[in-house]
Amino acid sequence: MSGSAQDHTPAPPDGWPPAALAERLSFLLKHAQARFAEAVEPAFAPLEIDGRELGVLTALGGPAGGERLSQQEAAQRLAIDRTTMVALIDGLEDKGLVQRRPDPRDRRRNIVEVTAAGRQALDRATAVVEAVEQRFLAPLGEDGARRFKQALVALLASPAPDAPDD
Amino acid sequence: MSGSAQDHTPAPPDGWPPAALAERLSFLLKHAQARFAEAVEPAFAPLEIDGRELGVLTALGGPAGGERLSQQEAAQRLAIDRTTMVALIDGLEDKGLVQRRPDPRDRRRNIVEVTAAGRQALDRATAVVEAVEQRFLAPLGEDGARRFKQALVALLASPAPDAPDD
DNA sequence: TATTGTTATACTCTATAACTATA
DNA sequence: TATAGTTATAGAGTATAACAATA
Repeated sequence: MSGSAQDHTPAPPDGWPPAALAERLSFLLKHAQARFAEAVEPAFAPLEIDGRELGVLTALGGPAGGERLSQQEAAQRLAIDRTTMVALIDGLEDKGLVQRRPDPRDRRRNIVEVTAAGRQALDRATAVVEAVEQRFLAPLGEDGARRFKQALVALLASPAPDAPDD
Repeated sequence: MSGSAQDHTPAPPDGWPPAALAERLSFLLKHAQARFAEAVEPAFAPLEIDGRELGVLTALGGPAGGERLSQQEAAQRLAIDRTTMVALIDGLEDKGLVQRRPDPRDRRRNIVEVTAAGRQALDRATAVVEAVEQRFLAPLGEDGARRFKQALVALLASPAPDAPDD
């Protein structure tokens, strides 16, 4: 995820956003993200993980949880670099939420297992973030919120313009 | 704006995003932003400004252009810190696209004027970015794209949960 | 005293390059 | 040779704190 402490962005004044900027997609996306991060932050404060760690646990544990991913596979799912994943796993392992286990079939790889505590943290944090999302998206109405998320998924699922589908 | 060179995010593989993550709003927003930044980057390469500078010029020039904003006022419209604005204006001024003029009525303030060259750059870059947006949002259809942007505006316009409306 | 612009500085996030060990 | 994980490093972006000029 990306609910980091550095998504600061000074609080916008009243009568905001100005019309000209409200047309610019990058502006809208940037500040939607910043606003959501602000909403998430206090809700996550009592939890043992932050938004990015929730993302990693979600990628690893998923709803099924029956998969055993390597660090690199998890990184690919999150679309982050494998070097970034190292520190993320370090943090989660220090908290006892995941455990690295060398893959017996290919000892270069680390299988990352979500521990029982990790699964608990994942479930708790997921419930929290879902509540925050619901509150955040409330202005769109129930249908609007659903369509909004679907639109985002559609944008991500559609192939990048430079790499058609090779 | 935020189409920066640091929005790297490794290219996602096929069959992406995975279902569990496709539910997470922060994940969706982060990657929508990253994808859009990727789409903008090559289109902006031949221009003299980048996405953030377009944001500043847009805030300053607006569609009307009849306003004379101080650095701080522009920063507030963009919801960035006034110290961040300093370097942004420095860059634009070096390129001759804006000009700082002390406000005769309050000599602490700098009125930032968009020059003729700045207006030209603004117009050109706006046309480019609008084309990129249209292509990026194409998967949603024309109506879907419009509703999507409206939803984003609605989310930004609605008051932050901690600061109801004081 | 408070505010605007400024500078110096620090912090977060993330990637690139190089190294180790396995394959 | 190529790949997974690791480490060190660098860069972008942005904020906080302190200072000067002005109000």
